[in-house]
Amino acid sequence: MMGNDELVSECVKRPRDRIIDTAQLLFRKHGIRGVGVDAIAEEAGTNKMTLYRHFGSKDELIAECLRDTASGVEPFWRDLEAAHPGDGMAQLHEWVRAVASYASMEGGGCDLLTAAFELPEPDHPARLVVEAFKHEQRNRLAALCRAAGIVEAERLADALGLLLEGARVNRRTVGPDGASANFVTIAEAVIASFSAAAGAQAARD
Amino acid sequence: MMGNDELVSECVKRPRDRIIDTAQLLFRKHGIRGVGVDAIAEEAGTNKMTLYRHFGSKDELIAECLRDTASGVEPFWRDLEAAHPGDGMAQLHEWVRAVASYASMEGGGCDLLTAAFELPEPDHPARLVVEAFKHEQRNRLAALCRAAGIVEAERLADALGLLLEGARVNRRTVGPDGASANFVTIAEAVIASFSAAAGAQAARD
DNA sequence: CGCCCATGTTACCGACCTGTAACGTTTGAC
DNA sequence: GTCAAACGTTACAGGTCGGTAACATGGGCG
Repeated sequence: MMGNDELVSECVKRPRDRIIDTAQLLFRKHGIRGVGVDAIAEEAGTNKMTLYRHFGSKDELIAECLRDTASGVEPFWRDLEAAHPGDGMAQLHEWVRAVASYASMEGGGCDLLTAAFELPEPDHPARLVVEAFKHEQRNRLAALCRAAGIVEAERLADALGLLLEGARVNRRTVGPDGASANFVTIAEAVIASFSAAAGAQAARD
Repeated sequence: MMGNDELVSECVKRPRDRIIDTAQLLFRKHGIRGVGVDAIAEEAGTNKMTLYRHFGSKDELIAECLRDTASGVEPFWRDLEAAHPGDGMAQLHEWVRAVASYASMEGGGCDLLTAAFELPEPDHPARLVVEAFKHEQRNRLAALCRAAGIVEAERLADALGLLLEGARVNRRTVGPDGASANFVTIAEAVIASFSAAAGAQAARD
């Protein structure tokens, strides 16, 4: 009696993957606490028991969804390196362009932030995923700034990181026509200012 | 049989105010969806019926809490004007210092962001409050930048706004030792860069 | 006093939630 | 074909949720 095809395009995958995909979708639409495991299982074309056999609990399913989302940025960093090999500054500008287009997408990169806001318990398994991911991204961006020859690389990385997270949350709160629409312009200006600071310092030496 | 004093310091107020204060507290601690109206009423030293008689529904209570939180920033802007009357640039630097110290407090200014993340329904009454508030803050900050003589005032205002919201969400996700710790330094650098741009343009003329 | 309005109390409804038990059914590997 | 693992189905437990009804109680004010 196979053939339950509520999500036809997904039905080729195995139940475990369908559940994760569906859960990410429904979490985005209704909030993590706003959707039950039963609804997830049904929408994924399976049932609650299979869900629990795979993930054990809803909290673990949430954490697994975030791990999946987080792992999705790996090709992003690879493309960055491949697009401008050896040219750190070009990669930095490409980073701005890429994250802006990614953040403009449906739910682009907001899953981890949403989880952090929706799950206040400090020892929730999902929180560990978020913290580790955010740390890693911060370090990667700092390395990119260093490779671009920025003197205060860590500071610029933090500035860009705050701008990006601010753009995400701004878009989430007031929609796509708010301050987040100027993210690229602002980020470029900040990069230029940090580069000019290096130039000025070099000129003084 | 008056005198239920679970929150002694609050019990002088009327039930309506106690409910709002308690709700804000519990919403911050457990999330909006993580606490029930019954728990709020009990913690406020009253009961569910009076809560519903005052607010009609949980959603309206949420909106009312956000309105209360939003109205709390009024003295903040007054103090800004009073601290450095007529000196827009000094007020801008004071803004950076003040919002940083405010955002470092317990739950400082995160209530509206949390609500926006926890309540995805686009027509939720709380969302209207958040959007209106964010718009107003954006305009006020832009006016402040204009008064400070910044040429691209709107752009700087958006930059500072994104940095602030980014700092809030960063603190919420990775704690107080993340990139948000550098908010003041970064904001000052961005302000300096926008001021220098004005100076350079003036020099070119 | 008598009245009224805000509040307190209790009980309840229907819906939904996470999680489990027991038992069929399919599938794929050997 | 066999057998075991993965999967589907149904039913249920125990709890919490938002929201309402009916009634008791109080204090303030004319």
